[in-house]
Amino acid sequence: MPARPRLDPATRLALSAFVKLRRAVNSLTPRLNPVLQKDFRLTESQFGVLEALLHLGPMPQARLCDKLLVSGSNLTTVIDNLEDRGLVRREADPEDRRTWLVQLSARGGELITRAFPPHAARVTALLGTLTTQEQKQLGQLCRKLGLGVQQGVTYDINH
Amino acid sequence: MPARPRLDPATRLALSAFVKLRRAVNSLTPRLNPVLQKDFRLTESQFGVLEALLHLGPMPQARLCDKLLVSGSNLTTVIDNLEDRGLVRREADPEDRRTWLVQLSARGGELITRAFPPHAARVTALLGTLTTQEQKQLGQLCRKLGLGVQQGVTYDINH
DNA sequence: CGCAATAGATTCGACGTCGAACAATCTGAT
DNA sequence: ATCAGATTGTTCGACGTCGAATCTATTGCG
Repeated sequence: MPARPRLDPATRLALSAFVKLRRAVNSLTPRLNPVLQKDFRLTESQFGVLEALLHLGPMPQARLCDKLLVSGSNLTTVIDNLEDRGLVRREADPEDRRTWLVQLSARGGELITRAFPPHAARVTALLGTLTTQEQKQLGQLCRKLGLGVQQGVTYDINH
Repeated sequence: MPARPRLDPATRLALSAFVKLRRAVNSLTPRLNPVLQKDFRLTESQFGVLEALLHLGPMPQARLCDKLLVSGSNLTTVIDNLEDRGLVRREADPEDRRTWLVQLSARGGELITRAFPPHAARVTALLGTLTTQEQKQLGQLCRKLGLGVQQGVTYDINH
């Protein structure tokens, strides 16, 4: 006998939006990641790192963590795997000896330059479910949500 | 020298929305999952399974795959871990001997009943960044996107 | 200067996640 | 009734992901 918890409308609405957000992502990624894997042997995370390096240039891992919103230990292993495949290099940073400057190798640059356009086209096709106006709205809402979450809501929910 | 690929406006818009969608999720989860872990020793996936069982009753793993949009092999390991902790049971299905009916144990039911309300409250607090109207919009857009993606866009993007 | 606090990165262990290959069962067409 | 094909679940290997602990380097304070 399934339980039906009584929830106030605000909670019900927030939960509903949250679940749909997760489901949207969980619907999109299996359409994108296997292709990335088959065509370029890249995982989504590896693609994200290479793309950031392509578009923003070399940077220390800490900056990549900020960009990609993942933990440092995670990034270490992703970059290890990219380095093993020779797609990325860790160069010493003369400014700060704690840090590595992660940068694309020639092969890495070539690969991400080749992988990016078809991936972008796939994303565009999938987002095509929404109208231009809806995509704009979705972006705005997600941006507001992400920024709001990052910068605050620091009060303890357990009063 | 960072590369700046020339993208048509439609692609630019779709990519932007997609990136913001991912970032929103990546902003939310580190606010939620560690708490779930600390307070109840539950991962997000384990929580998802228990919640589905609580609200929908016992079901075979294939149905859980549909609900949670994850792969079968993944679900096997998540349920293995839940079963090891005695939170869930696999019962034989008299109707179909290929299948297990996954159901909450007494301990599992007690745990998820206890874990759900504070988690829902946290989600509500985080979503509070958006107004009621915005949460409704976000939910609608994500729903449309998720459904559209699942049911179609089957044409081959490579011409 | 000198030292405590901080920050960047790695290691380790646990779990999540997937796809491929496999075994068992069920289904449907003949 | 039979058998090819589909469905359910498991196993395996690879990678992603995190938090805690640890190491080194930097920063900031007295």
